[in-house]
Amino acid sequence: MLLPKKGNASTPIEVQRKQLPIYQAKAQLLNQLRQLQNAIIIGETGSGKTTQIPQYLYEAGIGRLGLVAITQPRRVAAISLAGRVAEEKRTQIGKLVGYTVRFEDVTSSETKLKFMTDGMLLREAIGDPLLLKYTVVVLDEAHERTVHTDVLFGVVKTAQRRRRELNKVPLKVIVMSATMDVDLFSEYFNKSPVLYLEGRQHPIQIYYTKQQQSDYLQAALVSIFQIHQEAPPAHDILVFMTGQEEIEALARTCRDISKHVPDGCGSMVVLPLYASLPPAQQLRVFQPAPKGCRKVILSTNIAETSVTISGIKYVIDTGMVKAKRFNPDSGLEVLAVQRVSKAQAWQRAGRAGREESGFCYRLYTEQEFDNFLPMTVPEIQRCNLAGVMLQLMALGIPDVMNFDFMSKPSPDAVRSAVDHLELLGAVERREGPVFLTPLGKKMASFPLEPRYAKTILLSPEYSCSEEILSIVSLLSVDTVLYNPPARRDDVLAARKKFTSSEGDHMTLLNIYRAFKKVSGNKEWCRENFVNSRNMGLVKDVQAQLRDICLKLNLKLESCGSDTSSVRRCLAHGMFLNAAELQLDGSYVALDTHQPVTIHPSSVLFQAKPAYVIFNELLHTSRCYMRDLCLVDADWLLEAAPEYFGRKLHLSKT
DNA sequence: GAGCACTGC
Repeated sequence: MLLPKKGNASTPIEVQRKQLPIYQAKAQLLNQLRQLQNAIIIGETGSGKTTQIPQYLYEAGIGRLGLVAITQPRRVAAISLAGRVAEEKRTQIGKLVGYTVRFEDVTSSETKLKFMTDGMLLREAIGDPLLLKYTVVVLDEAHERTVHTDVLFGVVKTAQRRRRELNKVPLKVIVMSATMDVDLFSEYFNKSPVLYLEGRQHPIQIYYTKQQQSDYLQAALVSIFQIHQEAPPAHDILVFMTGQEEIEALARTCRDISKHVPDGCGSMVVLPLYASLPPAQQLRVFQPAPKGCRKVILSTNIAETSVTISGIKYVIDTGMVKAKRFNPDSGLEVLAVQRVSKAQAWQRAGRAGREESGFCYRLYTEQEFDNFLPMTVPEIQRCNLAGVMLQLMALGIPDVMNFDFMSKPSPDAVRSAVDHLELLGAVERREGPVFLTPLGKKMASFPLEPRYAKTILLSPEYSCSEEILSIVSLLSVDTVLYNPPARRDDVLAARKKFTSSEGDHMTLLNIYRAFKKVSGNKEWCRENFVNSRNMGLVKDVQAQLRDICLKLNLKLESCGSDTSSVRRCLAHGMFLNAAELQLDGSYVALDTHQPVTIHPSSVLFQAKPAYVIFNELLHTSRCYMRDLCLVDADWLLEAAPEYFGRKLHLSKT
C-alpha cells in the first residue's frame, strides 16, 4: 500500500512530542506501568500512544533486560511507526528502534524497541513459546481482533504464567485498543486495570435517515449531490460502500450527473478506492482537488483503517460491508454483503473528524442502528481454523481443543479443523487428546495453509520440489493474471501459448517459467497480461519456502518436463479438494458430496475430466471450483485409501 | 460462461 507524503512540520520533534495529549499523563502512566504486569490502554485516535509509550518505557528503564515488542496488524503500520520513533529518538532505523515484517528484518543487536506484525511475533513464538527475548509485549490495535492478535492473547498469557512458574524474568503485557471491548480485554487478562487516554478527535455531527432505505446506492447518490449543492467546495466527501463493481458504477453515475448540476455549484472529481485498484490510481485520493472543485471518494472498508485521507469533512455510511463468513460443515467461505457493526459505524464516522469537526450521514434509521451488533464478530470465529490449530500445537499448547481464546470459536469449527489436520497426517488422536506428528511439526514451519505445506513435504517423493514450490507460491499470492475486461480477446490470445490441457496449476507454472526466462521483464509482463508486482511477490515467497525446505533437509530437484509427477504430488497433497465427474456431466466434491461446477476462468472449463483437484471453492451464483488440476483416480486412492475407499465411483468404462 | 471486502505468516 502506498502512503501519502507527509507535510513536513517545522515544529521541532521534542516540541511535537510534548504537544501530544498523552504527554500530560506521562508520569502517572509510567507509575502505573512500572507496577502492573498487565494493562489495558484505551486511547482515542491521535493520543500518541503507539509512538510514545514504547519510548516512555525505554526512557524510564522499564523492561531494559530485554526487548519491547509492539505488534501491528499491518506491515505498513509497523514499518512507518518504527521510522517515526527512530526519527524521534534521532537514531538510524535498525539500531535502537527497528522493525520485523515478512521478507524484511531491520533490527540489530542494539535494537530495544521492535515494531512488528502480529503474525511475525506469532511465528517467533513457535521457536520460543515463552518469548524470552522480550520483557514487554505491546499488542496494539487489539480492537481489530485479527486472527493473529487473538492467538497472541493466549500465547502471551501462557508465556506470562509459565515464566512466573519457572522464575524467569517477568513478561509485561500491554493491550492497546480503541474504545471497544474494554471489559472483555480486562476480564481475560486477570481483571487487568484499564487506563484511559484522551485523544484529539474532533466532534462529529451524526445524521440518520427518517425512513428505512430500500436502496442504499440510490440514497448515497442523493446524499452526495445534496451535500454537493450546499457545502463549500473545499469540503471533501468519503462514501463507504461494499465493493469494486458497485463503486465503479456509482462513480460513472456521479460523473454523468455532475455535468448537469446547476451553475455555481462547482464541479466534482469522483475517485474510486479499493485494494485491487492499481497503485497509481490509489494515490490520486491523496491529491488535493483543484480549487473550487470537490473531491468525492467512493471507498470500500479499506478507508476505515488502512488508508487515511486528510480533508474529509463528510462521511456517508451505507451501513453495508462485504465480509467473509465460514461454514464449518461445508468448509466453505462465503463473501456476503451484510450490515456493519456499531463499532464499525463509529470507525467510519470518525474518518470525518481528523483535522476539524465533521459530519456523518448514516443511510439508515437510528432504530436500525440500535439493532446493529455492538462489535464485528472477531475473525477467529469466521475462518477456517486448520492453520491456527496446527500453529497452536506447534507452540506446545497441551490441550488445543480447549485453548483459552478470548472469544471461543464454535466447537464445530475446532473439531472440523482438527479432523482436517488428522486426514492430512499432521495430528493423531490417542484416546482423546490430540498430538502433533513429526510431519505436522514440519508442516507448521511453513507460513502456508496446512494442505500446501503437506504438498511441499511430499514433493521430494515425486522428485518435483522445484515445481511444487513454484506452484504453491503462485497459489498463495493474489492472482498473477491481469484480466482487463476491455481487452478480453487480447488476453485470451496472449494466454493461449501457456495454456496446459492438464489444468490451471500447470498453466500457471508455464507462465512462471516464461517469466523467469525473461528475468521478470516488465514489457513482457505487459504484453502477456501478467501482474508484475504479484509475480515479484511469488519470487519472494518461493525464496522463503526454499529456505525452510533447506533447513528441513528436503531434497530440492526438478522433474523437468515430467508433468505427471507434479500432478501426482498435487493429488496426494490436495486430496481433500477432489471432485468427480458424474454420469449427467456435473461434478460433486468428494469431501462433502456437494455439487460443484468448474469456474469459467479455468482452462479446463470446456473439458470434462473424470477427476480433478481444485484450489478453492467459491460460492456465488453457484458453487465454483477454482484453479483445477487434472488427476487420476488411482492417485487419489493411493493418497488416502481408506478415505476414498468408500467415496470413489472409479467408473472406469 | 463469472466477477472477489480487507489483512497476514
